[in-house]
Amino acid sequence: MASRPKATILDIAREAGVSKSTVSLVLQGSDLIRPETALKVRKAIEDVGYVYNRGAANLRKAHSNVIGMVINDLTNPFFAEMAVGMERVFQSAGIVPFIANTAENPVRQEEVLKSLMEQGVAGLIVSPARGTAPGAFRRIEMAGLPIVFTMRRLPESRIPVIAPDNHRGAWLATAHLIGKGHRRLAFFGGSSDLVVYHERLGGFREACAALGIAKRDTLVVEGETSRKGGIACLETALAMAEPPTAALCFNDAVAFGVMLALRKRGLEPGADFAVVGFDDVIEAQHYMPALTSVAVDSAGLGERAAHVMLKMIQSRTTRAEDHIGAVNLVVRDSCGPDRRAGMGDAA
Amino acid sequence: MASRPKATILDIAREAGVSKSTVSLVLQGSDLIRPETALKVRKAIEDVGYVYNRGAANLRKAHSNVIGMVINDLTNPFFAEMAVGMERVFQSAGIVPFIANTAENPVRQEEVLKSLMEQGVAGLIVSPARGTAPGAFRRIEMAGLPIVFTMRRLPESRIPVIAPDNHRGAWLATAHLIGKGHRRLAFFGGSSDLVVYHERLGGFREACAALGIAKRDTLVVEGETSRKGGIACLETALAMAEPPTAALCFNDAVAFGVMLALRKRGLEPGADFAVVGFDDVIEAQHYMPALTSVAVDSAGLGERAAHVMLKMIQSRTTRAEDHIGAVNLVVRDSCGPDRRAGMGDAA
DNA sequence: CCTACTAAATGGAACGTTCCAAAAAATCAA
DNA sequence: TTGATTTTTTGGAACGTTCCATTTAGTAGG
Repeated sequence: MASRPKATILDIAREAGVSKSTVSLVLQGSDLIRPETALKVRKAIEDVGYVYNRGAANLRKAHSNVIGMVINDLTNPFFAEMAVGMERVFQSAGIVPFIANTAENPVRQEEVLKSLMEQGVAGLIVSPARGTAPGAFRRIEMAGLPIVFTMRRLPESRIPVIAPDNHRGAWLATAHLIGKGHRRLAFFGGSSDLVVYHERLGGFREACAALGIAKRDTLVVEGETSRKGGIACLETALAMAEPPTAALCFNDAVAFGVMLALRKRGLEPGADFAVVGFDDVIEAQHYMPALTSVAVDSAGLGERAAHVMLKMIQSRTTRAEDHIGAVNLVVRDSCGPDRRAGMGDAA
Repeated sequence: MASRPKATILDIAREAGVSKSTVSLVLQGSDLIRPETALKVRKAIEDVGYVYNRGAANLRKAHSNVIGMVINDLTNPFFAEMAVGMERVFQSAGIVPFIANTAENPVRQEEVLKSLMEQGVAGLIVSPARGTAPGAFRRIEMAGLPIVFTMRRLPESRIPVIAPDNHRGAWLATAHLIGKGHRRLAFFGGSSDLVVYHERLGGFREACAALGIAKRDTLVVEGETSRKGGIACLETALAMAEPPTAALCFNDAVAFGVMLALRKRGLEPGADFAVVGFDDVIEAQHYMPALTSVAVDSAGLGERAAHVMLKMIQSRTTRAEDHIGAVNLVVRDSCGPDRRAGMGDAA
């Protein structure tokens, strides 16, 4: 019973006593068909258990209604939130997004992209894996397939990017730390092969420079963008001669790691060492102490990306503008008691 | 430049000076083709920027190499971990899994399934949305498409299920709580329209009965399976005349919520109220206090599900056995000081 | 040089749709 | 009733692959 020869449009045509063309029209919801006929056809479809073969259809009309979403790390809640945002807008456009994970692996990414293209997707939303080769998307561009990057950009590509204002976010966070009276600051986590890294680090550096922190009083420690990475960063920092008293972390995962490591050393995050995160994932507000973090509105970015994609598909273009999403600093407890009054925060 | 008419197998045939059949053979890696010819063809493919049209191919050979993975809540880290496990095994089989999210919405699930089927997937791995109608998968079964459920099962379906041993997990956790000396126990979160709920609750009940806790000393509070749900559950419980002193939570998210709510009331999780979670997501070990939880090996379940699917596809059957994954209780700090010695835990 | 092979390459039908041009049916005016 | 019009329906040629049945080229034995 496993494999009855699956029904085609012709089978239901026979069943309903009409021509295949009529069935096709019904399937497309055309109003050229007399309602009663349409009804008859729909009944036949139901009876036979017909499933539409989109592959065959695409052969003729050449554009599907699926768009691919390629994500570098599905286990990062940040991306899940973003994905949910996208889905919201695609759903109302009758489009089903298929998500594929690259696990931060460029080779895997290659495979995934190939498969998605072969499947005939209408467009691609990609958060590129770390270490993606500069030319990795040339084929896709050549094919004229709409594509937008989210979160990350590639060094020298003209593919539109939807991302938060990393520079400003880092600036804000750094200014907050300095406003709290800290004079030796660190930047923890991330690695320099990511453009985002340079953006965030740049914001940090500029804020330091602008607010009178000498470069020799800043410390930059690269590391994995995970809890583990955060732990390692803190260890490194505290081993210095004159350790920093506060850190801006590349993302929240790193910040969580830092707080963990502080606790393990008997230090209290907030009181003994200030830490601020980036992304403001949901856990941030539930941590002990609650994490001060730069909120980037992940779901909003997802929606934005989806809209841009929709527009590109409609106008059959492959060009689009970058979108830099607003950020804002959510102050919680991880930078010590709230002495906000009288601080340089207002600006 | 957006839309050059995309190259087909014929274009590269012309380019390489061979027939389309030859190109097709090369594409399939057949060894009927002389190596030099194959090389020539491959070069042409590269030059022209050809992308394989799997839809057209499937029209002839009728089975793709994509399998669909339908998940009810992408934002639950648990599922992300499971997805990663699956991907590992599919990858080595040359299969690309496409993930789609239903956001716990049966209507959305319907759409997603339809789309996946139309796309001609080779199989489906599904964690059904809450409230899925009993007949929702009949079409798919009728079509003879291999399908397996993960984590959740539907009331009266014969579709194979890969899930952890919920009953035993709950039993273990409950016994642990009782061993710690608690005599008034609660079960928090989840809702009775899920089969899993009954399995876990059943384990809880049986353990209570077996270890001498009267039914009137147990409290069951249904609720959302999220932090928010956990908070609500605790509020309800503490409003009782004789509130419980410990709770088994439907999952870790609920447990996190409970701990949060305890703190908010000035109660210390572990010391003043014991809580144990279910699933053992990564955060569990990083929480303050670290959460005692029932580990279900999510990645392992994912791998298992993928293997079963692979086997079904190979043997072109639609039948398979259920797989109940082993669980084990990971004891941390959320049930008070470690008094393990002399406890009823060994059994 | 011919025959009998084997190895390599090829034409053409088929897969399940869409869509155009055209046929058939229904409606309306006279 | 007869055309003229409009509304419905329909056959058939694509679309880009695969695969079977052939053809063609290549090799060896005599």
